[in-house]
Amino acid sequence: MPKKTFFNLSVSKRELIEAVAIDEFAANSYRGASISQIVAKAGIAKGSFYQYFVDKRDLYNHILSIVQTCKIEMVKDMTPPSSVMDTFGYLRWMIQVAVMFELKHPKLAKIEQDAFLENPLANESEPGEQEATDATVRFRDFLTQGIMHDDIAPWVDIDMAAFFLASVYHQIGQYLIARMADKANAIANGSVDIAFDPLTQDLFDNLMDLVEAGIAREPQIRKDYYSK
Amino acid sequence: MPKKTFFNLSVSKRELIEAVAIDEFAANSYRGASISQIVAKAGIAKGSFYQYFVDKRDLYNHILSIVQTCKIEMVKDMTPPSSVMDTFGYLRWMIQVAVMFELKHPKLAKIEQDAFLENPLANESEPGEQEATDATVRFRDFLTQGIMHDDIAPWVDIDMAAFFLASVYHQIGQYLIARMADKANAIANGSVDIAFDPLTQDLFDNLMDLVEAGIAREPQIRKDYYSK
Amino acid sequence: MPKKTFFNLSVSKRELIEAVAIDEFAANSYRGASISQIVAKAGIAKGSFYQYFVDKRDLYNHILSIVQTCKIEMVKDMTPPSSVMDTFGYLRWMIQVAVMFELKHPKLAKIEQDAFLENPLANESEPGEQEATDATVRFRDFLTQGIMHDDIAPWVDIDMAAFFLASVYHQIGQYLIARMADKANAIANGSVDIAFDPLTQDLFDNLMDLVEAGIAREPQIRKDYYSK
Amino acid sequence: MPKKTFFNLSVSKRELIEAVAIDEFAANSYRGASISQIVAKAGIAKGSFYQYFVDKRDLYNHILSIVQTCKIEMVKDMTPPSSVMDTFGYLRWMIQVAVMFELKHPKLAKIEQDAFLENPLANESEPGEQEATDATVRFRDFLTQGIMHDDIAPWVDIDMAAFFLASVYHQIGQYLIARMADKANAIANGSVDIAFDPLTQDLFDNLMDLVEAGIAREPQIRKDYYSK
DNA sequence: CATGAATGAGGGTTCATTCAT
DNA sequence: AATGAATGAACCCTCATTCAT
Repeated sequence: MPKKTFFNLSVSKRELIEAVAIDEFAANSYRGASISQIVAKAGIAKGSFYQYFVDKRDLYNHILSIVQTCKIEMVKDMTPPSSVMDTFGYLRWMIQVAVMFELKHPKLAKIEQDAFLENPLANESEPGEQEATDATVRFRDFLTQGIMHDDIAPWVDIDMAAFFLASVYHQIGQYLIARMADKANAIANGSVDIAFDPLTQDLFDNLMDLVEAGIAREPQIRKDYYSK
Repeated sequence: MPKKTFFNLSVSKRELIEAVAIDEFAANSYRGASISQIVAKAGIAKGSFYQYFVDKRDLYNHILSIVQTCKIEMVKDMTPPSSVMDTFGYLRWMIQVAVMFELKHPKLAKIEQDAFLENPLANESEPGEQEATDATVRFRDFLTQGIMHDDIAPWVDIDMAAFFLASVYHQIGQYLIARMADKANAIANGSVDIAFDPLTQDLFDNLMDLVEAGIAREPQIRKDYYSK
Repeated sequence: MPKKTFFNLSVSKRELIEAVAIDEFAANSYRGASISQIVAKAGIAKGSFYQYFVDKRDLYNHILSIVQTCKIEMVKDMTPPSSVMDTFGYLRWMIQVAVMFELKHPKLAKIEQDAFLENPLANESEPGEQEATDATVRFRDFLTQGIMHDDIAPWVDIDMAAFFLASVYHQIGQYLIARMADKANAIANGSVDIAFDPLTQDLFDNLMDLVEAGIAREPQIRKDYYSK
Repeated sequence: MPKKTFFNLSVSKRELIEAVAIDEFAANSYRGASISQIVAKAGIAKGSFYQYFVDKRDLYNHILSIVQTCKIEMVKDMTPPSSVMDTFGYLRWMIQVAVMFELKHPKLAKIEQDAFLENPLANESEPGEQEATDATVRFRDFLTQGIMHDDIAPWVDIDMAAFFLASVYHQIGQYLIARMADKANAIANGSVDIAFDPLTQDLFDNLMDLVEAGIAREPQIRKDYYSK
């Protein structure tokens, strides 16, 4: 955790440092990121840096928490009109959030992904810290709920399925954006709403079908589901 | 591509260098790997290294090609008893190969995964080099074939599905091995055959069901599938 | 000399700062001691430090004077029952005090030793400051008195002998404590009186004999040897 | 131990580096010595340094071994005319060597003293390395021999006496040189032989008497001796 | 008088790469 | 073809000290 001196800084300075750090970590991952570069770009003295943070890892953890906070706030902003959401609606919405996050904050998304891949089996949040926000954990909860609501098959190995979903969740954003290339800017700046652009929704439908119903050909099932 | 001086080396020396490089890249990723460490462990002169490879990246690319070669050879060795395999049998077999690869060559698997994540959208093989062997490409072929054989729904977005499968394919090995912890050694050294261990196959079944039929509850479908 | 602002501080705060500084100097010597560590542990502001002391050396000198004061007070407390003490009784008592000091205030002893070794020929006390309290000076006085009392041979080079005694005096404490290992705690907390523990006194006797009578065997032997 | 690359260097370069390091360690002790200063003064690149030595401590140990080697060689050169030397003759000669060492190689002597004081109870030489050369060990041997030859009183606690002698031995050189100030240069460059300068020998006599016979007044003995 | 942010030189160490032999 | 010494920029981090508030 950054030292309190960091939080005593003026907001503008603090945010400058954070922005510079985000650039650096996004571009070079943890290992490749350079404190020297960061302080140079932020226009602060080397010594000052170490009065704000105990070390490089401390800054990194701070940035990671910003990533989570930012994502959570985005989730709040994206709360769907209908608060009653069925199981798969919720799943689609989560993926949608992931894509929006990647779209609006590509650097933060990159950092998050790096962190996930650093050790994908570990829970990112420290024990005792606020709500567990790690995706794998959330998916585990989601699956448990889904089984209780009879939306998800009881034979599903929850632990594995959660890992499976998390893997897709952490990677698919990048892909979808590449596919939506021309639309990406429009969506990111809000001039197009991701939830209502038909072509984008087509892509989503297709992905969700993969996840929901699998790729096996079961026409009757699919039809039922989509005609609901 | 390594200089020709490298290929003039005795096989044993060449393989030593490669083995050391594999250790290093697996343990520290590209960025963290150290040429100094590699030459020290391989017992060659610093100068010699730069007579074999143009630079660090050159060596890395070479190791990457070894990874692919090794995987392909493993695939050949694992040709299933029945050469006629249906679409999903093939898919299960690919995942099985991925797990075996992770099990038998964890370092190569780690390197492969790192490379995939470095830029998951790029084709790993250099243009002009041998056939594209990247997983995404293979999955694209697989899906195309599957649709032609009427095993896969024609509405599936092949490009996205290939990326989707590749993501799972690259990550799931690590997870499955963690789950199979106690069995891992036995399988790796051949005293247990991954294709016949019932508990392991259960895990696989569960995963394949996620991939094949999705997680939606459609009991009648599933029953049909399993009674096949 | 600390600035007067330091002496305006509350006693508790002043003593806290001193205690922290003693820890630091004892553990790391002058050079290795860190102002940053000291202010952190003392819970004072960096700036405040430089309002109390002109610089690091200033603090160090202050601590040194504390060491001397503390030792002098211990000397007073240890005044032996019989105020009439012969020359060698006095010497033994001084060594005893040195050991007790090492035992009861190991950190102060460490600091004192460091300072002595930094330049053993210099008089520790600043010119103009209170009485010279340095051990070498005290030994010089002791020797002068001893000669006057006819206890010490007049041919002794007082200056050199004082240096000789000071050397032993500054180092022997550590050694004796190592030898008395199991007794050390008991003596330090007062449950064993160093002046009455027979085994400890044996060690002392042996040392004092070295110092008093030398290591040569018996006078007549000496004669033979020297008359050769 | 320095890397072999160091020993492949030209003698002149190697000795330059050693000389510079000796200057630095003598002037600043281990902790205060700066690798940056050393490489700057030696005119080599920072990186080169770390190709010669594994780290700062490695260089320091190397310098320490030079100190010992140098001292041993000096001992050989100073072999006294009569190879048959009695116990106390040997002791006097050891002290004489220590003084000569301090005189001829004041920097090495400073380094040795620092090392001794860093932890005076430890044996400097690594187990398994060549002969134990540490002074305390040599004194222990000396005392054991002395007792066997009936020159030293059997009641002497050998362990403590060895520590006692080592303390004096390590400190007294500095003092004697300060006393001999005007003679020092003449002795160091050989124009005056330390073994035959009467005033210097007086000082030695006085010291040796302290050590040998103690400071106790034994008029008859001393009288005889001094009237020789 | 207290504060604590700011400083930048310096600490030891590792890096990928070059080049004369 | 092989060597391995040389390089110096870059790494993360700590230092004693200053100064505006």
